[in-house]
Amino acid sequence: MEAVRRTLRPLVEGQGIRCVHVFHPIATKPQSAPELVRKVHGRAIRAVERKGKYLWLALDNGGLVTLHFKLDGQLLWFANGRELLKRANADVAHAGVHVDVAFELDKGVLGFADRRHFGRVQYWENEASCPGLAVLGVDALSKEFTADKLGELLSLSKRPLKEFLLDQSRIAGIGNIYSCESLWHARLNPLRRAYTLSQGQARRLHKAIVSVLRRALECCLHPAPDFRDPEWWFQGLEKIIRAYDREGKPCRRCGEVIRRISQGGRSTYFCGRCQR
DNA sequence: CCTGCTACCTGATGGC
DNA sequence: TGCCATCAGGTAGCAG
Repeated sequence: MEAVRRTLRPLVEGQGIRCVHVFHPIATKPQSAPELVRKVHGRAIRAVERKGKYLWLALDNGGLVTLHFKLDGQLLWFANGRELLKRANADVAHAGVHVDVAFELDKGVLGFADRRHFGRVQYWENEASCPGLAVLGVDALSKEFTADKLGELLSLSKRPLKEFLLDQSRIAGIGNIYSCESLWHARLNPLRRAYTLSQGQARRLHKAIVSVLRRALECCLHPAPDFRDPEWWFQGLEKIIRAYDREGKPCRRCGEVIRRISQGGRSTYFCGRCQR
C-alpha cells in the first residue's frame, strides 16, 4: 500500500474531482453510493495518505475518501472520461476492464476495481469517524514503531506470535505474507506466545519486520505500479519470499521441509527446525 | 476486555 | 469435459 501511495500521489495531488461514478454500489457498502458522489463531487485532493493497509484521499474540506483493497482490490488510471466510459465494465475484446468506482479529475481518471467485491471506497468527515482507521495501532513503517514499542506490545499479549502480528489494532500494516516472512527471518516459531519473548528476541523480531517491509517496498517501487495496465501486479516479490507458500519445499536456511498450519483461519508457513 | 467463528465475494486450481 | 472441494494478499460482526 505504501508503494501504491507513493505512486498515486503525483498523479492526483492538488487535482479537483469533477465527477464520481459508482458502477458497482457494493464497493461503497454499507454507505450509500449517491451520498458518496454528493459529498465528493467538486472537492479537491489535498494529499494521499496511508496508515496500515488503509489508503485515503485527503480532501480540501477535511473529509476523506478511504480506499481499502482487502485481498484483490486495485487502482486503475484512464486518460479521460471518454476512455473510462468506453472501457469500464465493457467486453474484454473491446479493451474492457472491471471498474467499481471512478473519479474524474482535472487531468485523468482514477478508478478502483475489485472483481471479488471485498474492497471498499468510502467517504468520512474526518479520520476519527472511520472506524477501521480509528482502531489501527502503530504503523509498522512509521518511526514510532521502535523495538521498545514492539517489546511493550508483545508483553501485553498472550496470543501466538503469528496472530499477534496480524492484529491491526496493535501494529498496523503487517499481513499474512509479511508476518510469516518476519517470523522466519527472526527465527521465531509462529506458535510461541507473544509475552514469552526475551528482550533480545523482541529486538530480533523488530529488525526482521522492518527489514522485510523495507525490502518489499523497494521491490514494489522498482518497477513502480502502472495503473494504466489493469493486469499490473507487484513484480519481483517472489525473490524476497523465504517461507510463504513454500509448503513441502526445503527451508532456505536449514533445509528442513517448510510446514503449513492453520492459525486463526489463515495459513502459516514456517520451518519447525530453525524457528523456535 | 478477549478469543474464535463466520460471512462477505469471485476465480483459479487440482482431484476424480 | 464436468463437477466438486479447497484455497486466496483482509476485515467486520457476532456469540460466548
